[in-house]
Parts: sequence; structure tokens; C-alpha cells
Amino acid sequence: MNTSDYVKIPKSFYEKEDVVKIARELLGKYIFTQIDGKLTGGMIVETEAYNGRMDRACHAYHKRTNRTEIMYQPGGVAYVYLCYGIHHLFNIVTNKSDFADAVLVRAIEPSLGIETMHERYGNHQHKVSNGPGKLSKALGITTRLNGSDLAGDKIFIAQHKSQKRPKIAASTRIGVDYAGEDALLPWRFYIENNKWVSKQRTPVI
DNA sequence: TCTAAGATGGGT
DNA sequence: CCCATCTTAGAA
Repeated sequence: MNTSDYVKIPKSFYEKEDVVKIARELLGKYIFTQIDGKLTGGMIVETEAYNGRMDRACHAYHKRTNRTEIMYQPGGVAYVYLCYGIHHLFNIVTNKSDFADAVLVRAIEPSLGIETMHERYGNHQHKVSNGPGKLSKALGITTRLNGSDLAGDKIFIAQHKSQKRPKIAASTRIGVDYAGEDALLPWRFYIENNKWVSKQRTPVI
């Protein structure tokens, strides 16, 4: 890749207050990691928004604990947590200080370091990044990156010079049935017809 | 110190 | 549809 074709997203992008809008805007942008000397990355094709003040599905909903503390930081850092004891899920913290919002990145379309991603993922029968746990494994993201600056060297999000506006579809979020009515919010976004969007579970709406 | 649960993934 | 998974947050 020619790195001059990409520009890192500035902090101001993440510090806006509407996390749902940011979740949409992140589609079509790129995430890169440089871990263990290997550069890997791809285009974000699926996201979900989480709002700490009015969304029961958000880990930070009405609680500020060690785990959720990072979400209360100003936007532009990573929130990585372990799910089911195995999967490292990667989130982008948004909004200003003390407003705990985040965007879960659920799928990317690989574009750089594809061989490395396959090696890390291991299973050659499956796609390596069409799910939140899978893309983290392929990109080498673990909880060690919790709190990392998203304009840094280890991990960064960037925009391609000639990015075109993707066609966006919306649905309810995956796996948040415990959130009651908030599970019905149409806060999952994905690029229409993209092959790397995670396979749909429990079709709601 | 304990326990319960979880923003999944893969196989049938 | 079903279920293995196993660390850790959060409470006591």
C-alpha cells in the first residue's frame, strides 16, 4: 500500500457527541495495526453504537467501574475487552470526557497483510474478519491495547484519499437481547452487499 | 474469595 | 438450532 493515500482520523472526529452518527461515518474507513512487526488492516464494513447514558446494552450504562473507565475518557482511544473468556472485542471510544460512548467494530474487509491475518486466525476454512472476535484475532488486537490512542503507531484508523460514500444499511444490534427495549434500537450499521459483513443472527426488524 | 454471565463462533 | 467456552468483573 501507499501510506500517503491514507490520512489518520483526527481526535476531533471522535469527540463529537452523537455516537450513532459516528458509527455510520466509520463505515468505509480503515483500521490498521502494527503488531509484532506486522502491518495488517482493512476497511470497516460493520459497526454498532453504544450510548452510556440511555442504552442498557452499553457496559457503561449507569456504572463507572474499572472495566468501563476507559469509555469515560475523551474519544479517540480503544476499548478492548474479553468476551466469553476468549474473544477480544474492539471498540472505538467516542464523545467528550465523562460521556461514556463507544462504537463496536464488528467486521472489516481485509486489504493489507492478508497472509499474516490468515496465519493469526489459523482456520483456513473460514473468513478471518467477518465478526468482532475474528477481526481482533486477525489484526492481533488484545486487551493489551485497551486505552491505546487510535492515531498512534500500534493501531490507527485512517481514511483513504478517494473514499467514496458507502451505501449504508441498518438493523438492531447483535446479541444484546438482555437490554430489553433498547435491544430494538437500530444501531447496527453495515455496508450494503459487502461480503465481509458478519453473518446475520436472529433477524430482528 | 466466589460466582454468574457474557456486544461469539463454529458446527449440525 | 445448539452449545462449548473460561476469564474476570463485580459483589460480598
